[in-house]
Amino acid sequence: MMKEHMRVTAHDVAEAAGVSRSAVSRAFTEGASIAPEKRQRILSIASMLGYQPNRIARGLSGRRTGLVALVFGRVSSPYEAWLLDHLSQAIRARGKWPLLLSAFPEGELDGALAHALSYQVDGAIVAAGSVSRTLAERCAALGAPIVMVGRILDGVAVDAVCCDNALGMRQLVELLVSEGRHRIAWIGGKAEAFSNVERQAGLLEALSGWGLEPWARRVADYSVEGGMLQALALLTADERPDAILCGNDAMALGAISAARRLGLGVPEEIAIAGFDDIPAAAWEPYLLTTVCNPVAETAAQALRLLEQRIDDGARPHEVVRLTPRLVRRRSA
Amino acid sequence: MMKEHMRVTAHDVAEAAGVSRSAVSRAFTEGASIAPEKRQRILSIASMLGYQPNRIARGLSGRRTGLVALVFGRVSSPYEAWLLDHLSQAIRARGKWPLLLSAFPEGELDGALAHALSYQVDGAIVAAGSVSRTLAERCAALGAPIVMVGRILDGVAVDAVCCDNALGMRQLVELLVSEGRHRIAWIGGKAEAFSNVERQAGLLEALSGWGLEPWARRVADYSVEGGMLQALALLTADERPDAILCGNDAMALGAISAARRLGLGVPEEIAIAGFDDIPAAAWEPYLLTTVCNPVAETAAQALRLLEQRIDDGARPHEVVRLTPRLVRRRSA
DNA sequence: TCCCGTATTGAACACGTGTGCAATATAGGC
DNA sequence: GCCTATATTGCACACGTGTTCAATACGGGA
Repeated sequence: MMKEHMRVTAHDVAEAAGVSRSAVSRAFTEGASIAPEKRQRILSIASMLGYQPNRIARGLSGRRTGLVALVFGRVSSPYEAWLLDHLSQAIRARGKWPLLLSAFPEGELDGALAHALSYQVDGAIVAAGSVSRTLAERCAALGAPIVMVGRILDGVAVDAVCCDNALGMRQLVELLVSEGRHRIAWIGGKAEAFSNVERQAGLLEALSGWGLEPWARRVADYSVEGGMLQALALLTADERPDAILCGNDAMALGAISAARRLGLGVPEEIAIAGFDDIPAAAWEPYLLTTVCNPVAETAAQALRLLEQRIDDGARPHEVVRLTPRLVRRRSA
Repeated sequence: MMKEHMRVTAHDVAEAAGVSRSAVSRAFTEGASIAPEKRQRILSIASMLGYQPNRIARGLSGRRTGLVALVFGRVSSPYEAWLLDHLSQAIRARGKWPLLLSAFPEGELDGALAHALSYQVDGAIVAAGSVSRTLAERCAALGAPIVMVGRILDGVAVDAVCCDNALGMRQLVELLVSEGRHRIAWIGGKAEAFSNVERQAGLLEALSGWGLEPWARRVADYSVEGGMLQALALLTADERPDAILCGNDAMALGAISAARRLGLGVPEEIAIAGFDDIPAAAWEPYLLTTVCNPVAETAAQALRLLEQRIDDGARPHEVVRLTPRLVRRRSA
């Protein structure tokens, strides 16, 4: 191939500049011992030749590749896409590159992450709700810098950042109850998903604080379609709830559609609320009342934790709990 | 750090198995010359030790890293997220890994792609609508395997896959006109965006085929919010259009919201159509009539072109035009 | 038993860079 | 002008792998 023939290496630059190859390397290394004017000359000649240090080789020699693995289950759902956007932006802002791991069957995840470590990533940010405990422990044991987002594993020594799901649910329940809603139904997500576990627990606790119990409980898959189907079932039952709380916004959007399809007024006849505050929640036909999952701050904190962990692998593990904010719109 | 201390290399495996390091390398190389039973023994010892070839080192020595750069402008918008999902899935299915480049100011893109090439990616799939012609030419000249998605640059020798935007617009116009709509307004995107250029040109051509001209032309930014604002302006003007064609689905969703806000019936008083068929287009409150941009096939074709280009850098360049499919829902 | 062709093997080199160490240049103080 | 502390520099090695090439083992036919 032509490619390798045209590739310009540090050696070429050194020759052109009449210096040693080490000098070229040092010119590109922040804080290395080299005369300022010589560095300038080398840099200018390098850019003239179109030279750029080969990060692969650099990663082999030094111990840093500048790669950060982003472990996602799926990217297409609104919340994940949103989070991914912020994370990749944050990573780029720190001069690193995101290596994306996504879209594989859940079971394959463990193997995939191990595989990714063979790329010598400096660290990984895991946003997949379904990483196995075993994998997390293995990583922790391996000493690989890892930050979990939206998930906390008790007893596993891992940094994590996660919004206070229980607090969010408490705010929602308080809002609904204070408006006189007492027949509150719940549409949750998959039982294994951590966010769902915490949100459901928060819901139950908050309700019992008012001496209430869920009017009904149903399970969907965090999708719009799933939310709609379960809401249809709830709203056509003999005893209708007067409010539906959903485990995430997507299902809540589906629930609103279900109510409309049945000719029920939202929020007059049925109040509906979600969780996350994805962009679509603010769209005119929905105006969903929800709880804002602070994505930007989540990304920032995750990256901060990761960098601190990379710098000092022995520091005590930290769990950051972000405060969600109630967003009142029309649906409740 | 502990990490490097614990790292197990081919050398360790060779020692444990009582063979040369070359043998270990060959055991992990498909089709290399090695006795079958020896390979099995090495592989089993390797997995026992938790060894895995270091892809970074492998990329340095061989010429393949197994990395494919995905160049995106932004990831958060629905269509991009959707495409990204399919692309990353397709890449993973081929045993490679996606390296994500996104979320930088447009101008920085050229530098970013050049930077990414320093990771020795085997190739890149560029989905950013706004890659400069200069950059594309530079890549082509550099011989780096590149496939452009959703964009075609005349005169630049690059593989590309792109849906037939003009055909899509023709189908939409035909549908609208055949239903008696003659006052068709257009909300386009940024003038530089390739998809917008083609779609707008297709619209004008199709309209003129019926002896028509756009009732009005406005520009937004491919966002829901932008679409709503421009639609509000259109629908409150003295002479109202009887149909609004939008450059993409997101703007069309905004337009539907605008019509609702003004109490106009969709499609009775105003027909609205978009382009792409993002998931949200099928949501109940919208039921947007649109044209389906075949994302899965786009991803598959892009990867096919990339792999062929990697295998043979000299083959003639290919441009794949995918056929969009009209999706009739309620809004038109 | 000997010879030759073939399947395996191991040693050595290449890939492009960072970095420790000793050597050198430079400047400053006397 | 000389000596010493310091700033630069270049050499050589390390990083972990793929791959070429000569050497070796093996097996079969004469």
